[in-house]
Amino acid sequence: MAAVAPALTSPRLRLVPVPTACQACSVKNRAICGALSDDERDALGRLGRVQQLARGATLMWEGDEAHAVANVLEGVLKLSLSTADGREQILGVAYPSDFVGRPFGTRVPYQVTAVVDARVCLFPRAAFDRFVASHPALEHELLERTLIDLERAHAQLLDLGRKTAAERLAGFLLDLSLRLAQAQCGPSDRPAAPLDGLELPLSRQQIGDLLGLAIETVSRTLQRMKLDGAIELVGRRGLVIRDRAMLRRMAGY
Amino acid sequence: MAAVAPALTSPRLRLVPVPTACQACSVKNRAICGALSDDERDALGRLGRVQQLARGATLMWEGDEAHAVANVLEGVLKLSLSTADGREQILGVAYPSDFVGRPFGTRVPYQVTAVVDARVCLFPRAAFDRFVASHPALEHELLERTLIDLERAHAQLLDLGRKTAAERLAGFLLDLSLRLAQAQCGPSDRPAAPLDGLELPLSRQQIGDLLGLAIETVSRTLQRMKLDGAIELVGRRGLVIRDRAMLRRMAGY
DNA sequence: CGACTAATTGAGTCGCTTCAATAAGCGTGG
DNA sequence: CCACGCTTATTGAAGCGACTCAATTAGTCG
Repeated sequence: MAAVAPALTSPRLRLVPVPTACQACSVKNRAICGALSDDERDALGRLGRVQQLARGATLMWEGDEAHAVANVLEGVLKLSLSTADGREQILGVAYPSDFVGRPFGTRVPYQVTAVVDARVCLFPRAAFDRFVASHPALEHELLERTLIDLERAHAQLLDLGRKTAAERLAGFLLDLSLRLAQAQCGPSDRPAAPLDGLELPLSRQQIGDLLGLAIETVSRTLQRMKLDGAIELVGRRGLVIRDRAMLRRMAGY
Repeated sequence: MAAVAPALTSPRLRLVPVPTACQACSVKNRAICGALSDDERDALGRLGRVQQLARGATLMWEGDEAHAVANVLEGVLKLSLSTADGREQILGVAYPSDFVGRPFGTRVPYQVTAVVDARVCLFPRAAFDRFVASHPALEHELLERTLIDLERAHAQLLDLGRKTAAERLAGFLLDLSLRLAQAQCGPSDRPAAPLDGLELPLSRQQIGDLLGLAIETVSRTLQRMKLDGAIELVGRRGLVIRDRAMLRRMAGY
């Protein structure tokens, strides 16, 4: 049920110098920075540092003092909460250009862990909070994003509370193909069509932790979908959506 | 599983004239208005109207155009989402001083329904959005509240994804006693001690819809807690917490 | 190629749901 | 004020979806 805990101290957590310039940043238009002028964005950038995260490294722990917030530059992170006895629930998954952390709060509300090698742009929270206070456009952007995160959490509540394993998994795959397509479209702003061939960023165990299922249930349900002709499985991480309409039906849309 | 649908059109949805003055408002310090000066608050107040909601009346429907947002003045509302075939999940419960609705969005993301007779202070969304844009303190307050809502949603995700019926119910009761005490403390700002004797604002069915359980499971689990001496049940809506420590243990803290 | 990890598959169990019936609350009208 | 009737809650029995435990198989990386 709980994922195997990664090393108790973050493994291979490397610090990298400040970016030479935000101008070259691959997510400058899609991250919160997009709400700022070039000058403002560079000023914000001077507060931050780029940090490399190896797969499995934890960026922040639930309950820790909230020293930092971050933009995801590259890779995929999971946000999670656990019970005292180690059952884990993944709250959401952060892709490049997503913002993670808790501004204006003293405690980190969830654990943030890299599920594949990743790079983030890390800001000390105190300085970030001050910067936000003097830049209303940035605060507005944060609000918009938090509202969207809240809507995502709400959709997931419906999934976990009221949907079957097959419905949750079908919905997850459809959403994933959409999110991956968006993340892949490079520094530009235009959206992309949903992808059919995907590389799953999550292991079966992690998919289970996200959807509130046991790993065996995830595996069996995927096999079922494969037999039904809805998907194709390629190795551990590969997946092809063969019949999107069938998946939508399975998801209950 | 799904609650019996209330009348399709909101029953007895009465409109009441603008409040003579926000000064007399029972939640003026605890609602978002608390972030404003008296003058600003009155200006915001002139945009709104007070509206009475009978138990069961729906204030907004999921997917509707987002015409309005609101402060809860009195009573209790539920926010909910449903599957196409009628399974319902309650996303959260709004008490006096809580803010509901989706600013800066064209679609309402959830259904809002009064679970007991209620009064709300209703704002046209367009005017509200404009007002927020010119009052950074209010936007900051909205962000703070949205972040807290998100943390609540996250805690509920852990509940629904990974906890047993007894754990969810114990956690719900502890949280409820806290929230009711806060709501009860009147117009002042000071918090209150958690209450032991509660009047449940939700029916068994609604508790089930909130915790992702069948009504029978809610009933059986409450009876179990009563046998264990953790609680006492008084009629349909009355409940006394007899052993808070036991409840906390049951909740898995 | 071999060793380790992740995923699949099978069998059995359990917690919660479903279906069905009874009981308790509670508002209403006689 | 109490009896009636409707709604809501409780209780029981049976079923099932997902979980747990236990092998086995398939990927992946050195």
